[in-house]
Amino acid sequence: MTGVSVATVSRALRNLPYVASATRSRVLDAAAELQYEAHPQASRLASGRTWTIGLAAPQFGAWFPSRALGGINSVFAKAGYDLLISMMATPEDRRRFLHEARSFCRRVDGIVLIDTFVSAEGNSAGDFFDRPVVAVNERLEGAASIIIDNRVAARRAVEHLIELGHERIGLVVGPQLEDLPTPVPAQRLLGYEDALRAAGLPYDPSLAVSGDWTAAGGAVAVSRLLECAQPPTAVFCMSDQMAFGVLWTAARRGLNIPGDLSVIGFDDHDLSEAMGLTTMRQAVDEMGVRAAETVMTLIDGEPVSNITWDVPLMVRETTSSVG
Amino acid sequence: MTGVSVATVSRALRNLPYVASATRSRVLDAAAELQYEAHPQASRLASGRTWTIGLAAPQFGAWFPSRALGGINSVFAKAGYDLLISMMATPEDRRRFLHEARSFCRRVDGIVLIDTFVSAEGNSAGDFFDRPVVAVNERLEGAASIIIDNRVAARRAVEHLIELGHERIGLVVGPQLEDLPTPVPAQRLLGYEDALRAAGLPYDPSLAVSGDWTAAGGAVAVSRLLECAQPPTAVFCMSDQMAFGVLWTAARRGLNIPGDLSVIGFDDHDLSEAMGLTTMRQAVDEMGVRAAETVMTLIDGEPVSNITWDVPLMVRETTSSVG
DNA sequence: TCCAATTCTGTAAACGTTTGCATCCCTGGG
DNA sequence: CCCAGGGATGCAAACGTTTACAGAATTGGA
Repeated sequence: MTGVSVATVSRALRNLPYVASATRSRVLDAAAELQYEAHPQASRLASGRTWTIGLAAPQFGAWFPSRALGGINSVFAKAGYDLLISMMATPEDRRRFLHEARSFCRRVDGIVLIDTFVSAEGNSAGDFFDRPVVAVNERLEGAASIIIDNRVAARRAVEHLIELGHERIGLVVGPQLEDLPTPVPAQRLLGYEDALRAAGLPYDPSLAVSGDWTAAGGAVAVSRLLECAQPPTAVFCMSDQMAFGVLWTAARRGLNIPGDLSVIGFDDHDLSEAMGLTTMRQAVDEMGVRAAETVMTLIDGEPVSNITWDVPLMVRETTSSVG
Repeated sequence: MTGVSVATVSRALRNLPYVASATRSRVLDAAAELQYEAHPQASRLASGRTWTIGLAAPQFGAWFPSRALGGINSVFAKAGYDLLISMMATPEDRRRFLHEARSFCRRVDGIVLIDTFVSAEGNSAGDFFDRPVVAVNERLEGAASIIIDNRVAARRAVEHLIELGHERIGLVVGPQLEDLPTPVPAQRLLGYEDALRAAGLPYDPSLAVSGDWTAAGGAVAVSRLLECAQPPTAVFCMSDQMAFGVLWTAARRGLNIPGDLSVIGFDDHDLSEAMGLTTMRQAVDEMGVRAAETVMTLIDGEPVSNITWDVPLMVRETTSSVG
């Protein structure tokens, strides 16, 4: 002990005002020597701040959330926040999470939601959480939302194919997942239809097949499409994963990509650049960084605000003009 | 209040003995009605248990740790533990983590390390942590290790190719990463050499090229290999990601897979089944589950024990007999 | 009926900070 | 020389549990 009271130590260590600089450096030196650090549990109890952010997502194995986690973590690590993970792998997990949301709130200062379509279960973030909330990939009342415009982005993808002269354009659909009421597939479907309509092309339902959000599903889907009476000359896949299945299966069937079939995806998955896949880029890590920064501003009392992220077209080697 | 003291409430809520069953149910009912739950910070301070497990990995965007996270989380969620994430994306993050390890320990009851090659920096887990530690993918003194035998598994992969009659077998190497002293690539290289030696085949260094652990690197690597004077008839890739680059590039160059080139990977990545990739399967989620269970037994005072996980060969469609 | 053993319950002291308030000291202006 | 004002410090009361210990109630056996 430097002969000074605990109150002064506490103030010195946290850079609070009203402590003489001589005293402060004496305390700091002693702390360094003793390797002293405030006991986190005790300081949390006394101050009410947990210095922890809760992060919830359906699964961190998937590309989007695991990628976002990187950006989010980098921000919080710097800011001194701990990161508390909650994963809702099954519909039951999801119910449990929403049911215990209030208890979850007690151990965090703020919450980042990724791909958890809470808005389907309640009207606003306040129905579940009494902490600042940032929702990624979802528009949620009472929370700051960080989203992309799926409809516009999908339209842009299909327009790219149309600009290349394609007129029969297949669609590999990611289905509505069980118990996860995301509007994403519906939005992207609308964008596909928008593009066709604007170009005066007919909408042929037989050209839209499910790819199950997986590469395996994409493989099945492209087989179905190629067996059509009039097969498409180009395909828009609602995710890059499905596009990989499409690419690989088409190549194995002897098709030349993009000569015989143009393929465009959606995501800009880690592998997409290596595969030369033309795709719509979701800058997930940047969205994660922004989400993290936003939740910190909310904690500081700023009002909520929404951000729509841009989704640029990445033209690579799997699309070319028809014929 | 049910007219009973806080001590009794505490005991009733935690199912401790010495509380009359009538009292207990009265307390439980009241708690349910008031939606009462113990304040986590306070109970942590008083009991010294944090009910939190720390999970550290170089990056959760990569396939292995993000996958493992799923298994780990499922166990801890059930057991009532929170999951605290620490990510070491850069060498500097890594240094910081090890430097602040003691402070990290104070907020957790136990630690799971994934792919963090701590053993390169110290002799035992105790040099850094004063909590139970489970190390995945690393043998670490003082910690329970959950590993695979990389050398044996790599050997098995190459033997598969040899059994199919291949004699010129390329190797796509994952390099030593900067500042991450993993012995994995060296081990897998030894396994490759073991298999050749056992079969009496020569080791040709020009058949081993770096693939940078990425699909793009795999693409480059296979190009190099195919430009050899005597190109290989089969390739062993140290990771599936690199194998994807190999597959795609070979296919685009007009090679028939596996007719002209057999490819075997290592991991059993999510996409591998869809791509039909023959590979060595790392059952990552099961390893994660086991890691989580193990750290809980360590917390309960069981002694440390090591586990070596089996790596089965998954024969699919990218390997076939030569000629 | 009484006592010991046992089960239950309450009291109060931790746990290690943060923070409102009181006190003290110093400085500078009148 | 005195006093006001503010910077610097200390005191002590939270924060909301857990848990050792003591005392009360109950039980069973002699």
